[in-house]
Amino acid sequence: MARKQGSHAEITGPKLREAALRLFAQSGYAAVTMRQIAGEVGVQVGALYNYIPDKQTLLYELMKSHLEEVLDALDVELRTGGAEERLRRFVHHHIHVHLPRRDAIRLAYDELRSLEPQNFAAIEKLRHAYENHLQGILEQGVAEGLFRVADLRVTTMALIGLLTGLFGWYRENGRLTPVEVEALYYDLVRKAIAAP
Amino acid sequence: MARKQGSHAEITGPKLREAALRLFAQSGYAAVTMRQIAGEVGVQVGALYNYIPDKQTLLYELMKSHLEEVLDALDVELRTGGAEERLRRFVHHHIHVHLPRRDAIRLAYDELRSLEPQNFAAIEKLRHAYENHLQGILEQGVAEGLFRVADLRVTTMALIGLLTGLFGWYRENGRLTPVEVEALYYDLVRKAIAAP
DNA sequence: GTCTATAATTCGATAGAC
DNA sequence: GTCTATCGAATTATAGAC
Repeated sequence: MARKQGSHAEITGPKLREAALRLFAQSGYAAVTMRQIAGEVGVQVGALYNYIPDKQTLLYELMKSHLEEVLDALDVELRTGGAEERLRRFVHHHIHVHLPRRDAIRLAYDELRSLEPQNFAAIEKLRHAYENHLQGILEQGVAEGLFRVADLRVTTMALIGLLTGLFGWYRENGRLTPVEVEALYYDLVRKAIAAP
Repeated sequence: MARKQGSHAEITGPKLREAALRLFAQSGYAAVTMRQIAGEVGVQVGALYNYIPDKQTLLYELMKSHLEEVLDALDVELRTGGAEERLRRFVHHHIHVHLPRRDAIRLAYDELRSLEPQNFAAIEKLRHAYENHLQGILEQGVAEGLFRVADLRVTTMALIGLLTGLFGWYRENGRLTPVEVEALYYDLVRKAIAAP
């Protein structure tokens, strides 16, 4: 079964998305050229347009598929349990899902400004759904008398910031394993909202 | 005292820096063109180069002057006091200095990747000095028996992330005043590191 | 100090051969 | 499906008139 020379449809698509994700996260959407991406994939720039309509849609699809994937997993993970257990699973999920996907989460937070209005609105909705998972856990914990939260919205956003800041400094081959970092971060979160 | 038509040296310089700071923070360094900046200033693009050697140096000088300004103020503010009081002043300073300068802090965190290697190294050094202020306060608090910190470095970075995340969501004319937000954030920080 | 004009490059995206 | 070639537009930065 002969194949036309230079035809690699099955691998070029995924390689394109991987290269774009990595380069966008590294240098920023606006600073990355389609020629750079093509170079990483190993094709000429024209070939990329067999897989994407344009650069903006490429960015949008990368952010959308990542957020949907993470949200789906989170939905399953948080389906049952008390506030304490669900909080622990949220922190675990957040750290362990994102650590091997640092590029994706950097995109989700840094490149919102690179999205055209319509795409921006769709992505913001997904991000909001993610935050609402944590907010729901805090509400549950307050109702159970386990947590003390002075302001639900502020605490939610503050804890999201705490947990997400990790991906700005953590190094894979550093002093601490992901499991150790998770334990340290969970401890900080748990104490910050502990009921007296 | 006649002035040449179109000559406004005293105001074009500051207006250039203000416009660049705002646009860089809003859209990202790579996405902003010199013509956009010139348009905001109210001159043609060629006139900008009477004040800056190039775009990269403009970015570097904006980040450098902001960080130096903030660090100088912090040095003074943290010169004396116990760990609890110094922590309170750090949180106060961080929030109240940066809230009216959201553009500057977004630049300092988001546009490191847009700096050329030499400029990057210089800015990283300043950022590190800022983190070390907080780390010193935590060390002091542990020595005083006030704080319990499982891992000094991780806790420092986690709290920096918590405090800096604020600038990603806080809206000036929102539900809460800066003073109220500061109190809520300080409470979270204080509880997260409270000694038992 | 600011303007107009332009040099030299590079960008995203497309057309047509294979 | 990939390639080469290219279009039209936009980019940073500079030169020289005023």
